[in-house]
Amino acid sequence: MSRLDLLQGTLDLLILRALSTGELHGLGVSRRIHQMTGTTFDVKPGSLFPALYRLEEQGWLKSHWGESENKRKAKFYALTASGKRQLAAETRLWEALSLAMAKALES
Amino acid sequence: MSRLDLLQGTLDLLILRALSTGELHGLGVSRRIHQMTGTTFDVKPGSLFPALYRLEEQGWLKSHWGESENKRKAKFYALTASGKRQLAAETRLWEALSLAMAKALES
DNA sequence: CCTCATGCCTAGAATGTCTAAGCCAGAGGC
DNA sequence: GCCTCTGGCTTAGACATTCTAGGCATGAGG
Repeated sequence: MSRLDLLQGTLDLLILRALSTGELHGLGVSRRIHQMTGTTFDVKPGSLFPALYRLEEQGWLKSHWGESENKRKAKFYALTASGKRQLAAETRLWEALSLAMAKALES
Repeated sequence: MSRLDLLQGTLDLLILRALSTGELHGLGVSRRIHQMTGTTFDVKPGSLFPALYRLEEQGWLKSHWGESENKRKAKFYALTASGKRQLAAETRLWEALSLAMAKALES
């Protein structure tokens, strides 16, 4: 009934981008997306974690267990080489789509 | 398996925008979207018509039967007053979302 | 006539995100 | 030492939106 919180298809891109400056654990990715987008987007755990698994299975992320700032067990994710390529590709795609939208909306 | 042709949530906006310069029949809306977006988006009938019904039920469009340029029976759609408001609202929303994405992607 | 393009319609599948719930472990109050 | 709170992760199921893939009817053109 109500509108989606973010545009479908952009979650992968946001996650890859969030990790492009260094590894983060799951909730850290979520916080970074929230911050990167000027608090516009708020990705919930139920959306985030399945997406992380998906991206890892695709070979775009690698993970290892470690310890968070608060001494909690946490799973850290980082981009792989192929993940970096994917980030570049999805960025280009986003730019093409948003350019097309901009054309449609101009004056 | 493959990526969606357009970003989910943008179809309504595109349809409203296509009709903002005057009434069009169903397939005419599709062609205009294709043209407006620099041939980037191609909305198929199976996506388009259900969306038109939805928008009409919401009260954003009104329709009447008429004749196309080719003397075919065709259903023409036009924006209502509330449809124009909706177009403005969705446009603002899109701008907020794409601005947030731009922030996330910048440098 | 016969074929093709136009214009509309519909059912069902696929996709991606959200809601909502729950588990476990460490921190901090008392 | 308990009890609660928070951080971090996990999962199942619902939901909205678009796509795929058909189909029907009618007019134009050979």
